[in-house]
Amino acid sequence: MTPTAIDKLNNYFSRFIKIGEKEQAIIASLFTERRYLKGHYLLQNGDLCRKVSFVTSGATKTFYVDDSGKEHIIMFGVEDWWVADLSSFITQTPSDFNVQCIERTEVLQLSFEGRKQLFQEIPEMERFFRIITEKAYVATQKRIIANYSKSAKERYIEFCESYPSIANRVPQYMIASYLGISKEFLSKIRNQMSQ
Amino acid sequence: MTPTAIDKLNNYFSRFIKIGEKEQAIIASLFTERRYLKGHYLLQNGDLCRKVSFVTSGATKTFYVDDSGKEHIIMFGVEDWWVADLSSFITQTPSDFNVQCIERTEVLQLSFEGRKQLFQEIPEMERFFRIITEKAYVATQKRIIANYSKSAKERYIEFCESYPSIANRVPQYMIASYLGISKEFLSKIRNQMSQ
DNA sequence: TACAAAGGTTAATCTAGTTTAATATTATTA
DNA sequence: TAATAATATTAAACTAGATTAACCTTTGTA
Repeated sequence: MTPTAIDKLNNYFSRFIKIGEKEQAIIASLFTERRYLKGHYLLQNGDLCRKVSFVTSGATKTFYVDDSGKEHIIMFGVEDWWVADLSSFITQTPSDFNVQCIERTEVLQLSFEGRKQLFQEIPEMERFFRIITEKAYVATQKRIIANYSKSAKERYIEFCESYPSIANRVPQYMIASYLGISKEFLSKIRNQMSQ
Repeated sequence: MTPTAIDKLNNYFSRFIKIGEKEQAIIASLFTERRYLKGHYLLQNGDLCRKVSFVTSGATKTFYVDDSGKEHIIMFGVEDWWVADLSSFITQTPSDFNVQCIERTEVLQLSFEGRKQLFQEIPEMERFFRIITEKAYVATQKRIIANYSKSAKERYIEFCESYPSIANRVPQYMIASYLGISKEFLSKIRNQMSQ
């Protein structure tokens, strides 16, 4: 039997925390399942980010549109990833980011109030969210270093090695945007690599 | 009477958490005061990052040395900032970063075990550290966007506006390194701005 | 089966920022 | 007060990557 969305979330949590019947019930009561079609938005800039989404299937891109109208992809979200504009979520101010589905996507959503309640009812969740945030912070810091100290080609190779499942799944022009280079230049790099 | 290092830490915490006599005693027992001279290291790459440091006076730079020997400044640390290589600290693996004092610096240090104990004895601290990590994560994400969507000049102006106290305190070649540009190009930008 | 639409490539031209190297300026300390 | 070390500037030559624009390939669907 294929696991349901909520099964996937429980499995995910139980890799880090003891999830018994009581915890399962709390989780089930606080998360809401939602499905989106390809192209649909979980969040559009200007909106308040009212919930964090745990992706159970599909794929999303989180991007920023700059003053000249150009898209900059901040991150991809696939199975077992959390997506949100954390800045908007924690301060409850309008979002600068967009989160759009690049495939048909299924998520479980937790509201701002829901998360508070989750921390109250399962205190280890507070610790758990601290830890995943620390990890996200470290990953972001590594990305800044890579941007400063490596060439576009090196970053592309690293990306393909670190996230093969994403590299093989999303169009190249999106990878270029994530890497901070033009799609033409990525094409050149790939051509060069295949020689 | 000028405040001691531990007074500064208590003041800092009490902007977010209720700090009574009991909490003060716990904090005092877990943090250790340390002073460093200009040029001295709080952490050198290859070391294990065994503690996080709260800066009570002075200034530090956290930097990465790339394969070609070039320094890349990740962040500065001044009064009321936390400095560490969080990646090394949380995983207890050797650090890729260096933390060096660019002025005579005074810090209060909390060990890995000490932090665990702090979370146990003052549960709100768990929440507090989650929140500051979320903020740090958001700031780092903003920096990635700025790198991708703004020119060096715009980033320099933003830096000076966001951190005037740092901009007026550290040498320009360090600001250039933080911005990811050469010191010569920063000099050109400044010249251009003064016209 | 054909034809849009989406994604990918190529090549010429251009530019933001680097590198190198020489020269100024400003602190620091003997 | 001179001398050294640290910091900052200038300018010329160079390069990684952007931009533009044309064209090619793949995929989905009428």
